[in-house]
Amino acid sequence: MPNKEVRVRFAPSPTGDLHVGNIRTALFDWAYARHTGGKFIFRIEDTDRERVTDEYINAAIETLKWLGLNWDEGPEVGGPNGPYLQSQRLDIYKKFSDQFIADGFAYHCYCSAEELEAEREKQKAANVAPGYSGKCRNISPEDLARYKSEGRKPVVRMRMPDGITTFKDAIRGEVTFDHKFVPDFVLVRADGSPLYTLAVAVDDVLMNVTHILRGEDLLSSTPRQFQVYRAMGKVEADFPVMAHLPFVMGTDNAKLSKRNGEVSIAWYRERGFLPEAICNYLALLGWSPGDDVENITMDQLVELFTVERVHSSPARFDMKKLEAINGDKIRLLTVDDLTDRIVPFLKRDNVITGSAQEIEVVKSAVPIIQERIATLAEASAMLKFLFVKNFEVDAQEAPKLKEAQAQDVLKKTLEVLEPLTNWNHIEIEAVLRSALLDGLGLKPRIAFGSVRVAVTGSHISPPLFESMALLGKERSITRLKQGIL
RNA sequence: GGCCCCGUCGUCUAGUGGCCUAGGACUCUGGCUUCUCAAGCCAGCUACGCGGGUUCGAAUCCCGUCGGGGCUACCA
Repeated sequence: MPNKEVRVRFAPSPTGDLHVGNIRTALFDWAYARHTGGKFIFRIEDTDRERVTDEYINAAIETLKWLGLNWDEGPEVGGPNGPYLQSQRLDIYKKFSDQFIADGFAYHCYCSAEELEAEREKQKAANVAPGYSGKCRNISPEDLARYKSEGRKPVVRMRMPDGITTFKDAIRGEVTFDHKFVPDFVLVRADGSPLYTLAVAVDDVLMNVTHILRGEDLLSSTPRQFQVYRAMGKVEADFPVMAHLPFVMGTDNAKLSKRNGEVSIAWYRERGFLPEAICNYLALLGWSPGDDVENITMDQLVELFTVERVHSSPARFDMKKLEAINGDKIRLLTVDDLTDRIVPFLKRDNVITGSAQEIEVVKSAVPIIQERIATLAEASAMLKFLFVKNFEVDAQEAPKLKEAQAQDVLKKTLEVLEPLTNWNHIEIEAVLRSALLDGLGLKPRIAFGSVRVAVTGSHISPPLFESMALLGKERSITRLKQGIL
């Protein structure tokens, strides 16, 4: 018999921008599906309508696309098990919750929020495991009549039978939960809307999900999901394989949040991080290919990824390492590719308007900045001098240019460059070395430093001679003159 | 509090009883190179949480302990 097709799903609840933790999960889900030749399902868990917005849903879709994590079933592409937005599957959940009640797996619970709160307080005071008492499991006709006359609307609560749940987590090994500590749980709110506890399990069964790779925060909800599977008539052997991924933590060892580092993928995109760099870095958080290999392509990730090599311990997110990998990826790009990726940033930062002519200039400048930027956004500051209309030296640098020695350098430079007919970086360098180093007897960093500031406006720039060649003779000369008092 | 998960350099990791006086990467420090900044090259710092076992031998197995984290919702 052929192996059953692997089907994994990424099922975020978009209550905000997707963050690095979500994406790490999505990446592993995707990589596992692709590695096994299975299907990658993208499902939106928007049952909490108080917190999920359309804006966040669309952002999540865009983010996955941008990262290249293409899905086989889900929003936009559809599929045989749709719809893939839980808010469009309400009738399905209703059908199952009704059935669970009819079959005795679940029951109506009329306890009010206040009563439940009081119960918890009492349990806490008595140092007992908190949880629903099961009071409404067998509700008396009198109580029922009273609740109804009071106008109380019931929730649907799942009955958690005595016993234990044991399963082999693909990452953590055998995990056991005693149902003593797993109280009856709510499936449907009093307003009739389904909860995650119901929807996630129903959909995983209906969508034939075979492997669930998700965050470890969901580990302790596994026995509840299993109970829903049973209520749906599934036997243990057909339950999906569970694999609980370790957390991605902030540098301060707290769960990643705005406070301890930027977490939204959109933030990294705006800053000029490459999707393949983000994926490569995130893949290294909780997983590694071994053999001291780190820099891998998406294809290699697919080829090498196995759940067996995923860790069970949490990882800290390190921006420095991400930057290093981003720089490595940038250096690997072709000039054309890097140009295409830089142009949008230059436009955004008003360095260029985007004309074909400007883009040609950018393309010719890309080789000299490729090894000195770690993010695409850094290109703006680096290339600004080539496009700026009203050139001015940085206020910080200006005073140094007025010193006598700098003035001598500028004058000499102007003198030897003006007659130059072959305006290329080799000629420029030869002439300047001869005039400033041999002629004026200056050290290179002193001499070229002044020219650099006068021509590019900053003491940090791409290589000087190449920069001047790119700038052109006319503008270079103008700027030198501008620097001379 | 209860239940559960986790514990190798500052960080990510390699490591599944001898190849480990613990390897790689990032960071940091120093040096080389150099027209600045980078990149590159070389060197250095720094780790098996602690305590018991098991074994000829433990980072690797067992127990305890300490520490960190998650869950404990009509959130997911």
